[in-house]
Amino acid sequence: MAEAKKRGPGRPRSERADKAILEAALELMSEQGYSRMSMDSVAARAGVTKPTVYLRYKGKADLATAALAAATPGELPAETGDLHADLIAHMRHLRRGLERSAGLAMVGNVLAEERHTPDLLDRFRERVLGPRRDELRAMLERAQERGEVARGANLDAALNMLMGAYYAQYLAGQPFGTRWPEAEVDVVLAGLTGAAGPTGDAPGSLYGGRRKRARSKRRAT
Amino acid sequence: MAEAKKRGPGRPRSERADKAILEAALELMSEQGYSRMSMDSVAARAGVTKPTVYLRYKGKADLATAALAAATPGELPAETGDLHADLIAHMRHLRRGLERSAGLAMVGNVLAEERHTPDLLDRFRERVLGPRRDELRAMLERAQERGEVARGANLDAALNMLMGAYYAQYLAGQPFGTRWPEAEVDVVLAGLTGAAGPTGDAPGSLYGGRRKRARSKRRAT
Amino acid sequence: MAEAKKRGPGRPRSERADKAILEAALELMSEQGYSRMSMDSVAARAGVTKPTVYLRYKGKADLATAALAAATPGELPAETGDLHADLIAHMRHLRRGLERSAGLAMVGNVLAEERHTPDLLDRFRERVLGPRRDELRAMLERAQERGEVARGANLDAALNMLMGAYYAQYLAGQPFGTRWPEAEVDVVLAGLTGAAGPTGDAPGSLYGGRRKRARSKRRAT
Amino acid sequence: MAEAKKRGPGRPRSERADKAILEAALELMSEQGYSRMSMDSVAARAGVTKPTVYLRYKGKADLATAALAAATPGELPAETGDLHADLIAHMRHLRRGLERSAGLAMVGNVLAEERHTPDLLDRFRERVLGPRRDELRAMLERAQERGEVARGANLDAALNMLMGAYYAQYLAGQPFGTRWPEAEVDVVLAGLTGAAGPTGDAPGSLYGGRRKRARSKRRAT
DNA sequence: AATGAATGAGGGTTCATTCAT
DNA sequence: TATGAATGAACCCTCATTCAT
Repeated sequence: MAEAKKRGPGRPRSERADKAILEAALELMSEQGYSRMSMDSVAARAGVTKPTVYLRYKGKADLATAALAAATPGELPAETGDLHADLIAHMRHLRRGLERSAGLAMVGNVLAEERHTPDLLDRFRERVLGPRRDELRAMLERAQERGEVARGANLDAALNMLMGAYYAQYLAGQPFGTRWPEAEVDVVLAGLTGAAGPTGDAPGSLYGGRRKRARSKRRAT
Repeated sequence: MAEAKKRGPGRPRSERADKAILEAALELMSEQGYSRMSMDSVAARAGVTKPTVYLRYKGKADLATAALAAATPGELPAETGDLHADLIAHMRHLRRGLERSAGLAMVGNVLAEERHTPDLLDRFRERVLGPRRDELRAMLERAQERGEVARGANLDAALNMLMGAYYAQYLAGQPFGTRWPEAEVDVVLAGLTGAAGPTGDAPGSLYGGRRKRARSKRRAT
Repeated sequence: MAEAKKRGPGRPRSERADKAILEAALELMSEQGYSRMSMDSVAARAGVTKPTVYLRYKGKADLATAALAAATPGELPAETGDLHADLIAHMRHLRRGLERSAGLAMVGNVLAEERHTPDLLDRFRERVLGPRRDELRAMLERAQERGEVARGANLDAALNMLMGAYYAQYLAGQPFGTRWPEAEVDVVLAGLTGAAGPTGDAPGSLYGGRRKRARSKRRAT
Repeated sequence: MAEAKKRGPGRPRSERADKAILEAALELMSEQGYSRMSMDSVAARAGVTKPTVYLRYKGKADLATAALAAATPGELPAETGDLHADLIAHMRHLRRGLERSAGLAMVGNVLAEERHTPDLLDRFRERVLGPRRDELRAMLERAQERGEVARGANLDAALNMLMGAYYAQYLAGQPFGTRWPEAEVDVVLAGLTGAAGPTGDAPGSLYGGRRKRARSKRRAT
């Protein structure tokens, strides 16, 4: 079976255009928002004409969802087996992912268009949010099997918190410190009533690293 | 009749119109999104004409900003002094507030417009998100003074989680069960590694009285 | 009751624009056809902008039907009471009317658009064809009362012929001679089997004037 | 196998495609109108691609013209030698022909395009209207030779009426009764002033046998 | 000869904004 | 102050046509 690179008849579709269109759409949607991402501007930025876009996508909504679906996630950080460290690494990864593609702008767009173009949100869930959530969940389940997470713990609730913390912090309009992930992970792991937080953090400090717990488990796997 | 309001010469602006315009704008923005909220539709719904709107606001962005700034918060639930119960009540309150005004649609709009009309997000923070966050923070601080929350606990991290959990759950596309707030509050208070879920109240636990956890096994899509 | 020329508040609608738009639409529709009558071209020819057109008409079909409805018929020729002469005068009138407004082009347009924009044909019937037909019918009925038309005669059939003859001749691609109406009217009045036609007309001649009949009735009224 | 058709070098054109293209064009033109008959839709319905169409025709107008030229007429009814019966049969035949191909839509199209694509009307005359007219004329001439039609009668005027009656009735928006052709033929043969309707056959009448006239009292709209 | 991709040029419609009354 | 009319600028989409394979 020679991999003969089957090619149908007719002029082949330009792969450069394929890629350029999706990239242009993604960029414009995050830079300008869905409603300002005009088909004209996408075509222009991609260096093609409008019909070339319409040949590939049935309309604006179709293009936008395809662009969302094509957003490629970064590499997942390797898991060490220490839940605390792994969660922090994962939080950083999430944040990088969001920032790389003007993340909250995109979240905003899919939410803003929910009534008018529900596909956008559906696709975003399917291709962007869902996978992240699944990765995180798998990590928590593995930790649960290792005993680092209580058997009866509500993983979904924890997932919401881990993923939602970024949104909330961003919406609050406050800057993310470098140790921000630690602070969030600490709360999820230990709660507010359990082990006390780090000593000496000024009130209002957003990230207080304290790591008594979980640290001791580091080499578990 | 202490009609003390100073009045310049000429016909005074109709206060009914003032209010109607802001309400119409707020409704339309949450129903249709910022970009689909046309000045025409605002004027029509408010029962005035477009120049009447432009007389009051410099443009669409200005109107939208003003509408957000005029958003009135709902009534806060009375505090009982039991942190667990109060947090749950507050979460329900947050959720109601968001749902009342097609909440995440509005969050989506201000985020989607962030680059183009940053004022929108600013006002939304100021008038909608900030107050909520402050209320919640005050509640936590009072609990901290009562000893229900560890002294060094990172309240901001906890705030992010409480508020972010809603966003994350919504974005995951999953329904909110009736006991959803309990599940989230449990994790924030006790953490994943501490007392395992609702049955494992720490000694001296300050909040008792809720038992059945919604032990959801749904996966994120 | 002083005719006070009531004028509502606000800027009055430009009557020049009203008229110019309808004229432009009518001209373009007969010159270029409905499908080539672009809203752009109508606005341009009328010397206004497109929204000015849309302020008055909901869309292209609406504009076109309004233009048809506004087509003003010429003055009807005075009736003499001699059916033969009156019919001929009326046929000339019909023909002038059609030619003045590029008539068959318009007929063509409403027929061509029948499936897509049935309103066009409806309006055309209502405002253009119907009135003509009614006038002609009334004339025949009066002649019937005078005894110039047989009691049991099928007037509708005759109407079809009188009005249809023009279409058929036009579609045949043959020129209309000056005495064309006479030829048609003669057939309708006398039929092919009745009184013989004029003597000496070359075969293929389109209009042979023969006037034996009806002539004698000329001063009847 | 007398495949005598000379063939140049290279791949011969598909004859199936030839036919399919013309049929598709004709169908679409009568269904949708000339302006809505897109080359895309023709190609799609014919099961070929657009360049395959352009290989055969220089453009849309050329294709439409060719399609009209290829229109095949239906079978003529056999002539009985009785003019009245034959005319009625012919009228029914005309009507069927027009209805089979959404006839007046096509008439409308060629008229609407007359200025822009005069060839359309030319071809339509040549291939569709002309032959019908010729058939009808020949029939009248034969009747004239048999003495059923007056010698000096203006046959062209009669032709216009017979063919035009259909257009006029259609444009009036009234339904065609089953005995509609009889009514029209009666008038053409006997006129309005001669024998009054079907009961008044002139002495020596050559056509007997139809009695009940549709004595329609409907008014034109 | 046929295919599928690409193009340039509108077409209808709507919007935010300003003008004239 | 408020009105209704008018504007310029897009925006989404489609079409007739040509290119590259």
